[in-house]
Amino acid sequence: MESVEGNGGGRGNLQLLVSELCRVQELVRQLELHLQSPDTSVDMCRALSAQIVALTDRSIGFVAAHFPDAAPTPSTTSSPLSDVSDQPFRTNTKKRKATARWTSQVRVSAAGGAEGPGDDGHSWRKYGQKDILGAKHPRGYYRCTHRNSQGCAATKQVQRADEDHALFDVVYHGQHTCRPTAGRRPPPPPNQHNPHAQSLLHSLSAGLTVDTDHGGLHGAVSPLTPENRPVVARGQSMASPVASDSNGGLAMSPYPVTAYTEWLSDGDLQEVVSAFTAVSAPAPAPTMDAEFMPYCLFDYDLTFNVDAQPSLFP
DNA sequence: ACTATTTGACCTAT
DNA sequence: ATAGGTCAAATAGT
Repeated sequence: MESVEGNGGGRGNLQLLVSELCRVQELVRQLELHLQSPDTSVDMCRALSAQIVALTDRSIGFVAAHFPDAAPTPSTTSSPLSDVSDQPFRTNTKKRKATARWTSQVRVSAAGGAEGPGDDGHSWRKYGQKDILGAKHPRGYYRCTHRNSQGCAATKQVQRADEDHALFDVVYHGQHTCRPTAGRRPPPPPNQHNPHAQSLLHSLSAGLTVDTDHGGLHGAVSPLTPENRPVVARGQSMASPVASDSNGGLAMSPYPVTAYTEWLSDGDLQEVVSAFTAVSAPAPAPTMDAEFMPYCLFDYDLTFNVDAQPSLFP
């Protein structure tokens, strides 16, 4: 696999970096506009802020990877949204592991100090728990309830955050290939009441595009192979009322999360982008090569549920 | 009876 | 050798 290390193709990557920073700048401007709008929700601003953080994190990680000497000190890069304990997700300066994988992590809060992060639109069955070195709380391992009946390979890991008992880090692996059962509805799309928010999200998604020459990224999401195809993103989520389920009767749903994803192989890239392009408008922005783009993608399967909300981005 | 959870053992990658 | 991830028998809940 191609390594992200070194500064090969530096000029082209720098152009990409500049365009990315311009995008960040644009997002900041949009945030300012929305802050002045009376009908902009806090959630919207928070989501936008998280996106900005994710984009800047990606840029920082990119710089760190290509220009190690210029890597900023941690104190200059921390932010309320990115400054969490699980630093491995912050930048991608470490050597890639031999096993190509990407993961998707969201941070969710438990409503009312609940025992778990609550309903995310899918039914899960716990199959293990482990004490993690250096972590105060054990990590729970869940697989999709329909693993046997429908061969759904999706799994997730849930771990209570060290620094805040109300927060859970949830890492999703793979995507659901199962059909949701009646009565269990995926989380609603965010801010439907706010047209500004929708247009903004639209622009956000349209701004993140991928060079589809890297590995045939067209077509529908292909079924996952039996082996794990983890997904990593990071984000923040808030509780909101939604139908409870068997998971302790918790009542909450994900709120549009942020996300930056990193993937390490074209195969995984294909999986992510397939889901991504399913909701994205045709890409107007400059495309990014697979060496840079991978640091960030919205994980719409987690946040907006692609299958259930096909009309979110017409 | 069936399904979900718990938990120690086992497997695998580092 | 160790940590993380999964299996599967035992147990609990409906």
